[in-house]
Amino acid sequence: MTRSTDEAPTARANGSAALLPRLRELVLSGDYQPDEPLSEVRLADHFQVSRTPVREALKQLQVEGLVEIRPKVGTFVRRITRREIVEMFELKEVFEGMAARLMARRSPTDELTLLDANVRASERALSRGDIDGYPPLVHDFHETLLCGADNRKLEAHYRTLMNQLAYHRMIVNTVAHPGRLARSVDEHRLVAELIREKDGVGAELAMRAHVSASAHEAMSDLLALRD
Amino acid sequence: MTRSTDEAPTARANGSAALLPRLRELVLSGDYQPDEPLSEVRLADHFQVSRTPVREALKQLQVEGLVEIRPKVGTFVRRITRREIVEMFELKEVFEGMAARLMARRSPTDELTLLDANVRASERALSRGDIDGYPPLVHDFHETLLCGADNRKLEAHYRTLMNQLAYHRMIVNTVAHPGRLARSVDEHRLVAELIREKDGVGAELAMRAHVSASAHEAMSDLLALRD
DNA sequence: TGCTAGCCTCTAGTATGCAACAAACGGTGG
DNA sequence: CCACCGTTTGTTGCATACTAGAGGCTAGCA
Repeated sequence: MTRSTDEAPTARANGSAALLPRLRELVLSGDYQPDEPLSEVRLADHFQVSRTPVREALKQLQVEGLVEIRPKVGTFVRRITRREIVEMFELKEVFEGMAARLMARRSPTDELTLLDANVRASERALSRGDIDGYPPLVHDFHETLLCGADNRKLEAHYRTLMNQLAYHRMIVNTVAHPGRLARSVDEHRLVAELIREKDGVGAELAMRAHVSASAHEAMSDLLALRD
Repeated sequence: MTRSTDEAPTARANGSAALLPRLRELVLSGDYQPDEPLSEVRLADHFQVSRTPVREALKQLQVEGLVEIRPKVGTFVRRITRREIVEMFELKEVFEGMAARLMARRSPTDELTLLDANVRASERALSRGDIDGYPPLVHDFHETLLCGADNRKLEAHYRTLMNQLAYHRMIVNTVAHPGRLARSVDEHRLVAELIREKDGVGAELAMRAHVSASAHEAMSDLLALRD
């Protein structure tokens, strides 16, 4: 547990604007167990700021669903239930399906090019058996879609969701499942094709199927790990 | 402009837990013009609390997208662009479509009964020509769907969205459009039927069509009113 | 020995003070 | 008359002091 060393109180550059992401990372890192208390004074001390900015950040994290503030008692790392994870994956499916549909409708040349390149890079990674190289490509794929959808509100909701899901920590496991990587690339390719064909409905459905499959893989990992 | 009277500093019951909704209502009420500054001290004075809780509430409203905080300058009522409204309606469509699909899958008896009753009440309101009685029924319809979907995360995202859209202020106008009320009731009835038939895909599509139609009506109002 | 009551220490919630910063205003010089 | 610069006023950002509630712990009693 490196809690006290790596999150060094690096001279507050701009005051405390960077405090929220640092605190979020701290919670997400898993250094803190669920239900572990996060004392405002302790955090303030640790980050070398006063309670005020810490409070603000914690309040924000509560909105994001990462911590729970029990009035007059304390702030605690939230225990994410399996039910919540299922619910979040259902939302993820809808969000990304929507992004695919919107991008198919717009058919923005830049993002289409990126998507194409991404799929080809994924194919190369697959043929090389490059497990470690794939997760970033997955991330870029979804990011390109979101960008191509060109809907800021969707983007905001999506990012909020993903912050809470800590999805990037799950995906590293799922790509190691036998055959999953190949299937994932196939699904990406299909989505990209349907978007290029401006088949919004098809792209949405394909994307949903992809997210659903990916979610199933991730959930199967959780079955083993949690509780 | 009743700004100073109706938002009376009603004895802070529990401190300032009720402050956020009151502040939100104040911003949404339209008493403040876009880009109008919201001074922390003034608001604190007005609500008979100190700056601290006001600050927290404003920060939350920024997350919700209702105000903009320019660092070291001030907090201002955000001007919602037409683009944002379009984006939010697109999101509303998928949220409510998702709710319909999930409810169809679960088929919860209580909510099905409520939905049925709601549709019948709407039909009565329609036959009576009761324009004023319909908006609450619309609200209940969507609320029942959301409840029947039984997905807390969806609910949270939906409520965030609707807070920002201030949808209930739009709908009162659209039901006055000739023929819209009848069509709206028809659409509700269709959605309810498809849900009862456990046709998730159908319910989702029907719901999307309904939201889309409703959005078009609302946007056509905005064309006349804004800018 | 077990239970209860009261205190004591912890927490968050709130108020306030102070400093830094931004912007508007007025005066002065060209 | 206009442009520029200093001052002044208003604002937020942060720190700190104070309040009050919650929960644990200990001591005293049955």
